Amino acid sequence: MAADVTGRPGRRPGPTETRERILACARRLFAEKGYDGASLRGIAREAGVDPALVHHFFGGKQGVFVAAMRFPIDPAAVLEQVAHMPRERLGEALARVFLEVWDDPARRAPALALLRSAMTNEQAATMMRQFVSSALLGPITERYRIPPLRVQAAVGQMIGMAVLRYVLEVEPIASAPPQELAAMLAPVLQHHLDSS
Amino acid sequence: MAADVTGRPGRRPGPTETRERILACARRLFAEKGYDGASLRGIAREAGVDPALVHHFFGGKQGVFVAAMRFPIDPAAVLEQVAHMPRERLGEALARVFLEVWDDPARRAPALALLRSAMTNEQAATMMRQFVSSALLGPITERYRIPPLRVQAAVGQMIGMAVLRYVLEVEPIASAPPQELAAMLAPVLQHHLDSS
DNA sequence: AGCAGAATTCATCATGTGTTGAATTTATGT
DNA sequence: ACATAAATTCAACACATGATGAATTCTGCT
Repeated sequence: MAADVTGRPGRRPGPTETRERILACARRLFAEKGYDGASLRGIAREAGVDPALVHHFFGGKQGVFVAAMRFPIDPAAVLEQVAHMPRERLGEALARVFLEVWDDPARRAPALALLRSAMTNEQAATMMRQFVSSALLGPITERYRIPPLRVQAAVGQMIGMAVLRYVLEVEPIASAPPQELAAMLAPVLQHHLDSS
Repeated sequence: MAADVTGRPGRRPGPTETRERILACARRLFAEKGYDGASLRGIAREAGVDPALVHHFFGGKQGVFVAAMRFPIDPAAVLEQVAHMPRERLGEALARVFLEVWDDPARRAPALALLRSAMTNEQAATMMRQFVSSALLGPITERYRIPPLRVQAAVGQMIGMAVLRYVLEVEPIASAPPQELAAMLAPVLQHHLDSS
């Protein structure tokens, strides 16, 4: 992953993919250590680049974070799969989408980064609150007329599973096959969303 | 909360409660910012004390953390309330204990600190894994012969609720009355623990 | 009274952090 | 060919962190 062995300044020949490389490393480090734990310099080191370059491209650490976050989270596109579903299969659909996103490493990285960061960083927490509220709560709550508390209980079940499986990596849930988890998840989500 | 306005060194007259004061501040700060976010110096500042004192008492930052963690988590005593319950009321009992602990600020602090810290700090993660495994999974799994995966799904539901309610403080779940949450929680926990 | 030990502060070190401004090299548009 | 803009590194700053060793003041035991 390291690039310039040449220690001298100035632009490199050929087309430049450095920006993407930095973003990829940033996603990995933010996902591994959270916002506060990852450092600009660490990201630069991983990308084989001077820290000042990272700062120059994104205007600061926070800039790198937001740039790294808006990747494949498809805030609306994901919910599209859920939105036009008969209400009695909502649980099933949610469980499937949840596991689909979290089991794809590329889409898991930003999600993990946000989850980890939101626990200790106020700005990341605000981002996550907004995501929960406007990408999950909002649509479901108004399309299906389900009380917010119920929806949040369902969201909580998913978050907790993400914590155990992807953050703490506790066994056996960390290695369980996705279908098995979906089978456990679906009825519970459905139950939460059902009760009047 | 500040103590010595006298800036001069040496032992203070009278009996000393400084150690406890430091621990209290440590619990608060670890709960607010997590292990990596809280600093030795910040704790010392809050306690109105020199950073070196904290180091002297607990032998380092990690020492402060473990000392702050082993407070009122009663690893076994809490589960006592659950352990001798008929299996069909396990969900109810778990939900009650969960909300009881998390709604008492004194007992919530260490729990919150561990939850927040475990997301980015490997040692805290290990602590939390051990707590989940040996204080929740172990007892329930072998006393009631419930598959670990099921128990973890139930634990996940509780963790997720803690995240939404106490870390992110999303409304309306952050302000919902405990009984309402217990009423939503109990049947779901029971369901997880029921299915063969 | 005296003395070991505990409590407490001070000054300091090495390290890591985000940020900034200037310098240098290449690419691109005219 | 030339000029502007972009990419890239370097050097440095101001600051915070955890840790350490020495110095000072008090308590408690004998």
